[in-house]
Amino acid sequence: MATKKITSLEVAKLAGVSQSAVSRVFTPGASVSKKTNEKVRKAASKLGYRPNILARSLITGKSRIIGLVVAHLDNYFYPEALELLSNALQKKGYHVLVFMVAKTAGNIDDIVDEILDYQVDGIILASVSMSSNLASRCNAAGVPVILFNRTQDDDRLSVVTSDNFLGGKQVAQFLIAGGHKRIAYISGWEGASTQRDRESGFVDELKKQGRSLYAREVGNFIQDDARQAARKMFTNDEIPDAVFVASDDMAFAVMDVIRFELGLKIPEHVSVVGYDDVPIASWPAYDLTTVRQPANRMVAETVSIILESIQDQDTKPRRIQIDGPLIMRGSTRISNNASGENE
Amino acid sequence: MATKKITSLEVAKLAGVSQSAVSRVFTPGASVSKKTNEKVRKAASKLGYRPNILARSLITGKSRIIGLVVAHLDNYFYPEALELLSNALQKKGYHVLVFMVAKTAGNIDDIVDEILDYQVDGIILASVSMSSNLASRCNAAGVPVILFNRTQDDDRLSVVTSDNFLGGKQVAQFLIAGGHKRIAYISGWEGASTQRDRESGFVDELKKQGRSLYAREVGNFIQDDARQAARKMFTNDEIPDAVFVASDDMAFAVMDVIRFELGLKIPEHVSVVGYDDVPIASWPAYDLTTVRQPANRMVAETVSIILESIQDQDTKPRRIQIDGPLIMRGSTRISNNASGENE
DNA sequence: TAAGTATTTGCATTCGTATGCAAAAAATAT
DNA sequence: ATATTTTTTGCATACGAATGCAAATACTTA
Repeated sequence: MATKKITSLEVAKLAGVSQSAVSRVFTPGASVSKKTNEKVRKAASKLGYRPNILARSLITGKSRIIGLVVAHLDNYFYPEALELLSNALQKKGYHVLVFMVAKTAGNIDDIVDEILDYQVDGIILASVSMSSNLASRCNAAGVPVILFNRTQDDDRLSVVTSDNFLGGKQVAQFLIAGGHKRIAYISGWEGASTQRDRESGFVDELKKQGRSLYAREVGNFIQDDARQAARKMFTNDEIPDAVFVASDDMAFAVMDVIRFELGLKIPEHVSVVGYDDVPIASWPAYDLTTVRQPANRMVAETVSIILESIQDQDTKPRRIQIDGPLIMRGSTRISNNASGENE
Repeated sequence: MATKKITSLEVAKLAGVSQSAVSRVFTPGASVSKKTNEKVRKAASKLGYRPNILARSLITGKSRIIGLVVAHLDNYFYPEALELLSNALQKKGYHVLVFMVAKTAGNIDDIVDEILDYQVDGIILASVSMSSNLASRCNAAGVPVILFNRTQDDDRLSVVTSDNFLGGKQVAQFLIAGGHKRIAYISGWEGASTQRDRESGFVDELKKQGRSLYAREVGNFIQDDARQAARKMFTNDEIPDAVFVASDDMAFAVMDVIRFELGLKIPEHVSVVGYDDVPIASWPAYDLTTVRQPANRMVAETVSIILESIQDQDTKPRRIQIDGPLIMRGSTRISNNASGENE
């Protein structure tokens, strides 16, 4: 009710100085004598004064707000990334304004327009892409845009991903080395660059070794779809003896179907490999072999790129690919004389 | 580079009207003729003009930003809540500014100060509490504060929780009815009101039925701690035949220890109950009996309270308790002639 | 001590938009 | 047609803080 706002002017009066003096005290690097600094600080803390970031940004043109667009908060990779991102940016004096979009990802453009209304200093699109028209709008507005875990061919955008192609390739090599004969794939949403890269890395390597996909279904990065895909894939006569699932999140659903609906054993009857290495993957109930996406390193790169772009408007967009190791766990067999094999 | 900003003044010029006219066109409910409305809209879209929210909020005192403080993004209940919250607020034209805090939750006060700097219209504290001193600061600043999934005795704060006491009670009744004799509890962080309420509801009901806790360990809402607790609890001579774990997240860790480290069967040797009903609880690998915290209803209440408080400064803080059902699944046995029982 | 240099300070203006007020225009009544 | 009411419009100012500039003060140096 008693909505009192303390402004720099009131602090100035109490401290017996000008408003500019107060402003300078709270502006790092400004010229203030030790004495006024003390007077002002004392007055400020007495009144409980804190500079109004919004008013400040009107002048400086910097809001210290980063817009973040996220779609898949149900895939644990993203909450983790969000936490890391927010923490890292917080340390640098920035904060994250969140925008959720539907998974099926309609008009990101409208959302980004909303983001721009807040005069954000930068935009991070997690697993989402934007129209090239909008990209140039952001560019014109001097707002750097970073794609996180998604690629797009636009040289005004920075991109941070893991090396999805290499990841897929590693999985193929590993499964072949493990003696698997009927190797299958459950894809993510086919509009996603990450999905495409993982698959082509995987399939390319199979081909290179004279193999081809034994089966393929679409999971769309959605658990329900992945379950459906698994049911279809594993109810034929001769089921695959290995399946690479495009995300851990889907892989868990697939494993549950394989074990609890179909009564098959992992890895005896079928090996399962995921992608992401979210924490759950290491839980003994799943113990999932998977390709690690190093969220911490990806976030670190993202933050450093965005801060750099903010500081120096003329920084060129960068494209970073971080490679993650294949983490071998118990959901895959490694020799070819496994009990489930009978040829 | 070409950081051009289109302001209302430029639109005004192009449309041949005053700046005020432009402002009115973009202010719902302001007085504008049909003709000027058209002229302005055309000019605006031609230039790609959009009002600067920050400048606007300097005048109106409303930023359309809600500050959200979160601690436990690793417990899936919170990402889920965040997603729901952000979506609901987005629909109402608000957006969420995220602030992460350490789990051990030191000075929330400093964080809230930072939040206030952004002139947020409201603050949501998820599973976190604030000093009463700061509560009055927010109150004085006219910023409503809502505790989400945490209680605190301060009548300037609104509170939305599930009925944790009732939840604990239900679990006790259910376990007793299931014929369990040695009932144990693994607690959350003891500083949390949710933890305290769950435990007292549980223990009270045990007492009421002439029972008492057979064993108790502290898990702090942290998986590692919960694992430790489980190891301790289940390596004595006579282990509990049922354990209530204060959160699903911890319960999964406990189940993994019980099954994969100690080689015991759930529910044959021991029944496990969790709290939250996060999606993973329903995955067949865990199939966890648990008390549902209805995130959607909790969020809906939170949003409606916060919007109301923003609209009418004199709204009194509210305290909402939403009760959730016990969801019975396969991690608990229900009759007392189970195979693991031998007395 | 005086002259010169470096530092600190206040004044006035600016950022982009909203809004009270009074003038202008349009609509209605007489 | 004129008088009266209603609606629309522009002017001017305000929001809270940052900053270029010139004046004032403090500090060096000879």
